[in-house]
Amino acid sequence: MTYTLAEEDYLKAIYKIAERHGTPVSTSAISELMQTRPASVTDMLKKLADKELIDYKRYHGVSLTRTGARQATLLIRKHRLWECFLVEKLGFNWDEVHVIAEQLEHIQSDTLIDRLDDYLDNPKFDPHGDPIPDASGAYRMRYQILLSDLGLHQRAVLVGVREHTSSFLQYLDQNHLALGATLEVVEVLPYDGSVRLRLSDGEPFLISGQVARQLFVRQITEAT
Amino acid sequence: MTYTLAEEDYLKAIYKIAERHGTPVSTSAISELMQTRPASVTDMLKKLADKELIDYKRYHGVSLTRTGARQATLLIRKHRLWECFLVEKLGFNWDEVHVIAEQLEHIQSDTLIDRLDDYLDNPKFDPHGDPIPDASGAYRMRYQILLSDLGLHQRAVLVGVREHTSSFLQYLDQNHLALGATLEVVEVLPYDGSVRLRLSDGEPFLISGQVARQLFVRQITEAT
DNA sequence: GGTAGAATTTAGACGGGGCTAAAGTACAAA
DNA sequence: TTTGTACTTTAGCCCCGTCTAAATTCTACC
Ligand SMILES: [Mn+2]
Ligand SMILES: [Mn+2]
Ligand SMILES: [Mn+2]
Ligand SMILES: [Mn+2]
Repeated sequence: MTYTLAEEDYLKAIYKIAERHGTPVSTSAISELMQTRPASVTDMLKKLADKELIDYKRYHGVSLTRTGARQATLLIRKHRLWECFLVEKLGFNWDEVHVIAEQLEHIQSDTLIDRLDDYLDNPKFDPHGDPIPDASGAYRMRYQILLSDLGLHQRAVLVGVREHTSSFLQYLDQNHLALGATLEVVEVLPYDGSVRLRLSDGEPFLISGQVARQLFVRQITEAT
Repeated sequence: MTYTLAEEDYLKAIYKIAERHGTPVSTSAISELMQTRPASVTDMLKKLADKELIDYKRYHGVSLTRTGARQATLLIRKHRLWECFLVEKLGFNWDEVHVIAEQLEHIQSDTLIDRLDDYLDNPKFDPHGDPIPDASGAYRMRYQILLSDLGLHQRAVLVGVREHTSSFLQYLDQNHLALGATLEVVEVLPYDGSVRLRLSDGEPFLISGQVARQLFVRQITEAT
């Protein structure tokens, strides 16, 4: 029941694609996310199918089996817990932790991850606002809508990001857009979906529709 | 300047053998420590020599180059810092940490290890009493002699272990032999080198010569 | 100085994970 | 219903790190 680093990363990739775009997951989608050639993906899919971690029909994409999905969520659990550790304990910025956690997630030790979880006080969300599965693989989705779907004058709290690239996160930092920040939609430009925002006690500023579609928020229902 | 997991482990093995038995280091010694076949060692030695990490003459063993030694000490630094983290922060016992650190030591990130070092308050010794090299690879040897070389009625502090196996460390735990413990030699049995010890406010008990030769102590010079 | 036995290296193989080039399949559009 | 094109798989190759079996070299002892 122990898998190689490559197998784990493929399972995680399939999981993430399925989560976002549904099932079945195509060879080319995996290829793009993993930065490998489609032929390499096909090779790996055969191996994962042999181990019954995925259901695979030639030319028709794949989906994770129960075992495969469980393995993927455990890897995600480890990834996100390590990210918490790096930010909370070692003082890393949220744009620096992904690449390191990409390595740390493969450390094999159940005890280690459980103790890390306790050490961090069993966090429910990682530094990017993503939910952390518990030891059984279960997690609850965060309530969220896209910032781009907010109406004029609505207020909301930033709870997550869709993009995880360093450059995007650094852009958010520069605009003081941190998780937990309260914001209000001051203006919506219909042509390109740009949105003018105001943070608590700050000057309004503009973000592109492109950016607005990468931000998850929880709407604040006004106390009547 | 980035090396594979296998290369790193070989460099570390060569370093450790050289430290204990001097140079040159034989293929069979590496083979035994690494739990691989001699033929595999020879293969790797060629690769390491090509990368100028070792000096290698066929049939005559190897020694580390300056670069190779530096790489080895950096790996040891990482290994020992992670061991500190596991014991100090996550509450692992000293007999559980080696196998996990064996994986963690290969995580590639200079920033990570420097921050970990700071987070742990720049420890100078790991949970087994072994010195931790600084970021430049330098460390100072602990002052030590073998417990088996102590004379009758001499007092000393336990500062290190030569064996790092779980079973040995657990044996020490059972006899309350922890690092920092003060002990006195109550009796030496010349036939097999067994030693009767007394810990501070404890009953005397016997350890074999075999065990006595695995323990490093710092002698206490009586205040006159 | 010659030689047996131990240590070491070479030869050839394999599984894991990647690649390119070529061939096969699916599907939408004509 | 046929066909063009995009997607996917196959075929064949490579590098890494390991192995076994066979050949080579060293060395200690006669
Ligand atoms: Mn990974
Ligand atoms: Mn994250
Ligand atoms: Mn290791
Ligand atoms: Mn140690």
